[in-house]
Amino acid sequence: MATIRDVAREAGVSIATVSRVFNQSALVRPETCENVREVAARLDYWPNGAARSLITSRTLALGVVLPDLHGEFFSEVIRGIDLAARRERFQILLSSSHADADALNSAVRALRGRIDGLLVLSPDAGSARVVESIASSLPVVLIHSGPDTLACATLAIANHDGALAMTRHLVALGHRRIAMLCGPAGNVDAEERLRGYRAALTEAGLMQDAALELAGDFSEECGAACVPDLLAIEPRPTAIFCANDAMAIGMVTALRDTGVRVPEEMAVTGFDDIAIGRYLTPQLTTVRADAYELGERAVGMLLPHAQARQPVPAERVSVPTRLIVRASCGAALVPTSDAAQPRRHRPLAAAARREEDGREAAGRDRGRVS
Amino acid sequence: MATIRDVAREAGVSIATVSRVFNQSALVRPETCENVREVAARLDYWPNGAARSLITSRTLALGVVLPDLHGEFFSEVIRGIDLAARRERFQILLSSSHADADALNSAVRALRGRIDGLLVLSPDAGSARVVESIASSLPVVLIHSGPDTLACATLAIANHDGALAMTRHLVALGHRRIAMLCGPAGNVDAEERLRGYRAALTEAGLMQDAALELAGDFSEECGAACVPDLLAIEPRPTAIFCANDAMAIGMVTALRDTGVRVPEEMAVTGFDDIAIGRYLTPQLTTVRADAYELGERAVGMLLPHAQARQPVPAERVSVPTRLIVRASCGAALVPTSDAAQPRRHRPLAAAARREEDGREAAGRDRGRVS
DNA sequence: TTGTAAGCGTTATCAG
DNA sequence: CTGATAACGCTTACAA
Repeated sequence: MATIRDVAREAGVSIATVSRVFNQSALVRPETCENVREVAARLDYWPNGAARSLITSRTLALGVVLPDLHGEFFSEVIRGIDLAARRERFQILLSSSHADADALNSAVRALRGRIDGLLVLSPDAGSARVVESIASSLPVVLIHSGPDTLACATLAIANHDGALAMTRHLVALGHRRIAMLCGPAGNVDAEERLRGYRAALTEAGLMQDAALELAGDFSEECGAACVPDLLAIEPRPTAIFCANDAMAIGMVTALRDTGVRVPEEMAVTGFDDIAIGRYLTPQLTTVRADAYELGERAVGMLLPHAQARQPVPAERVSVPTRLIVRASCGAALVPTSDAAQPRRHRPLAAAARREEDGREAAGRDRGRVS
Repeated sequence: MATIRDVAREAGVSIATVSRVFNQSALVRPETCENVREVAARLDYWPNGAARSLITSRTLALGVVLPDLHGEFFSEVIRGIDLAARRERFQILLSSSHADADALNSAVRALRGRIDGLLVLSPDAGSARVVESIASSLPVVLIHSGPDTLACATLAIANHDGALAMTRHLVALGHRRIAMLCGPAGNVDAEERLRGYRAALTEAGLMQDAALELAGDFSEECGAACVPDLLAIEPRPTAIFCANDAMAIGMVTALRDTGVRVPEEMAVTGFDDIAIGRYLTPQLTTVRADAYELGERAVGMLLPHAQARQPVPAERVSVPTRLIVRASCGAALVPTSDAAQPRRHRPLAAAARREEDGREAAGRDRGRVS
């Protein structure tokens, strides 16, 4: 692999001149520049990124740490991150599957010197603390939806508001026995959704009933598996709000297999608005958390500070959610509802994200904390 | 940010000793080691990756260049790559959205010195040539399904065989007028699928008819948009094989809206086996190209050579496909078919990939070239 | 067991 | 405009 020295020697100039040519420095005579470029091309020379970033202490790279690359939600987040970073000529150093805070910690450390800024997607509280401790030495944005005020820049999904809006919607459709299929314990998104559900029940004057809250783990399998438990609740609920779409999909499929009609006998709703929901029969009513936008905005928060090599101010920004009313909640059965939708063709993802119907969720909070 | 020198000074040792501590070198006295670690922790020191890789010329990172991060197929490939790389403690430097060969070229150059090896997903022939030219100076594996023999390690999807198997299947179901919705021009995957389709028709003694080949672009929108063209073909086809699932999904939806029954009046099949196909009504018959496995195997091909800093031998490996028979082809209507499947619950992705029914496609080619 | 010193391939700061 | 030369933060002979 040719180095700057090889090019300099071959072109009969100093390494400084070669460096200038590759840094668009205007102080090089056109002929010299031309000559250097020619030699460089011939020798297949390209500046070494590691050496460059060692001296400039700029890497033009952003680290992204997330618990899992699995599922449509995360992959959309990554896509948003990548595209936003690319616009500013930044690259993405990916680091997924960090189960616990320790793993996260060492993953982050391994990125030292290779990145100008860091994005962490953390669904648990422990990891959030680790990130807090890094924030002073590296520009960091945390994508984390816990209710707690953290001493670092945080981008949160408005889980509570989304769940609130969804549950209100079910109440408005006349449901009085509304169950919830919860997400994994310790997952802050799941916890916030549960809080929103409870708040809506309280608001509607409905009794809180622990029997209505089923344990889940965000997997489709579990959505299917808990159907017997759901049907065994006395008196039987008429609606269930699942903490994510994957579980809702498993549940709809299993309910159908059991012979329970959705939404007539059991309204089922989800959270996330993954693409499959639109192809389910009946189409899934859900809450959209725009994953692409989440990634995009996280980069927007991080990048200016990464470029300036300054800590990101501790601020909490909330990404609003939208209630997406389709058929699985039974809204189409209620003649007065304005939420029923004509069945028309929908593109798979990108375009759909932008133009989809559905109403704004109650809360468009975008507050500052700390 | 603390450097190795700060730690050395504070701990009262030389920088070499600090370095040894962080490189598991056994030649450090336990007490010294302990002391250094303590100081390092206090100063929040961690070795700088750029400096480290400058001297060792090892980065423990793999570059991944792909045309687009969009869609389930690519995101699954990435997941396969990430997990396989992680096992060997390698990180992933992502670089997506490279429309043309030039963009690819500069993207790759920007990675010089930051990666030990490169994975390129290229659906067009021009990019493949660029990669060929890099292969001598950097370990590279190209994920590319063109029929051409390239002077670099190539991992290909058995598109031709998959399409052949699908078309044979339609022929076996009794169809004689089988249309094809093609992919974008210049896309080698699309072209290979078209070749496979034609080969099967010829084999079955059916006439080649240009009118049966509709132009498409892999988008769901186009699958929907070309329905009028499909229905206008005289005599009307009884089956259509779409070059990917997204188009097939758009088409099924649009056909239903038009009042054409699928599969009774028009059998529709796809290629890729994306998750949504399983939730479509009727469920989509398709060809599985295991994206996760593709990524995983690409890393398997690349990593040993990346670690040894040696070129990857020019070899062509083909990843077999499988025919996945569901309802949209009408197989369930044919009593004698053994391909009809009971409707049972299917997990969303990971687990499903492993256990799914369906028969092996004809060709399990895994050949060497050059 | 530890220290000294020579790079790794750049960019940046000076002189010329 | 161009050329020496000193960093950047680290690993690794070689010496002690």
